[in-house]
Amino acid sequence: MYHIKSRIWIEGEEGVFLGEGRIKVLKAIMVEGSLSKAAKSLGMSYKKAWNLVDSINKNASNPVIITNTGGSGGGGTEITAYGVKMITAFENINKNCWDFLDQQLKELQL
Amino acid sequence: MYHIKSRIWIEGEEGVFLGEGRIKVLKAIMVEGSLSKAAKSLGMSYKKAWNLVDSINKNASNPVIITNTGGSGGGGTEITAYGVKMITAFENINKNCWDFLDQQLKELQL
DNA sequence: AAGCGTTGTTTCCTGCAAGATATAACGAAA
DNA sequence: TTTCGTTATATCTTGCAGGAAACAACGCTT
Repeated sequence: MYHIKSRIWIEGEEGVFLGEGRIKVLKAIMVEGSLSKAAKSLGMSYKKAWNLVDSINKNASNPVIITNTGGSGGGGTEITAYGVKMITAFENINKNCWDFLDQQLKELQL
Repeated sequence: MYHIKSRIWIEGEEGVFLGEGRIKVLKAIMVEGSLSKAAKSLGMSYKKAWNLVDSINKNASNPVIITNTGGSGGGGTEITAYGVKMITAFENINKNCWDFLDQQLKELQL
């Protein structure tokens, strides 16, 4: 009958640190090896992707992303071990939240 | 350090049934007794408030809102007992969700 | 039957988020 | 030192969500 949905996000000092969109970009970076390729693979403008990554860097307690500008291939960006840990943590919490909410709605038996 | 936030909403057959914005409108209607006054009290355009109420009606399993058009005072709208029940149910789930997420984040001890 | 303040609906307008575009800086490799 | 594909950033443009405004319909009260 009814179903329940949610969006969660984690904030740091200056704004949003992680959310679903940022997670998507991070995962695409892990696959593609660069921000520009990641943006392209997601059908997202480079600017938007860059803004997301910028906000991640501004709000992270520890480095999540290492960017290398210039060099043979032009550079690229990679995700730190801390970043990988945060991705999986976020996805776990998100999954748990969904399960929790489904349970909550079921208990109401509307 | 980090803190976690969320938005939840309940969907029906055709779209969103309840969310934070719709709850706000419903509660304002309960106080004000009419949709137009409720919109004004929230600093929201009548059209936006009407759209929210319309989507509630389209997706509710049972009547939530009774509108009376015309009459001495011009009419007005009131919330059914079912509507009141849904409001408190939503707010409970929302509160529980916040607590749950805070707990989840704390368990990570970042 | 006239007046009133609602609900309900349409049309027009505008601000702004987001895309598109352009360009500088970078540094390894050849 | 030239080339290359990045990162980083500024500027311009545009689509559209949302507000503003206008108006019809309604029905109780007087």
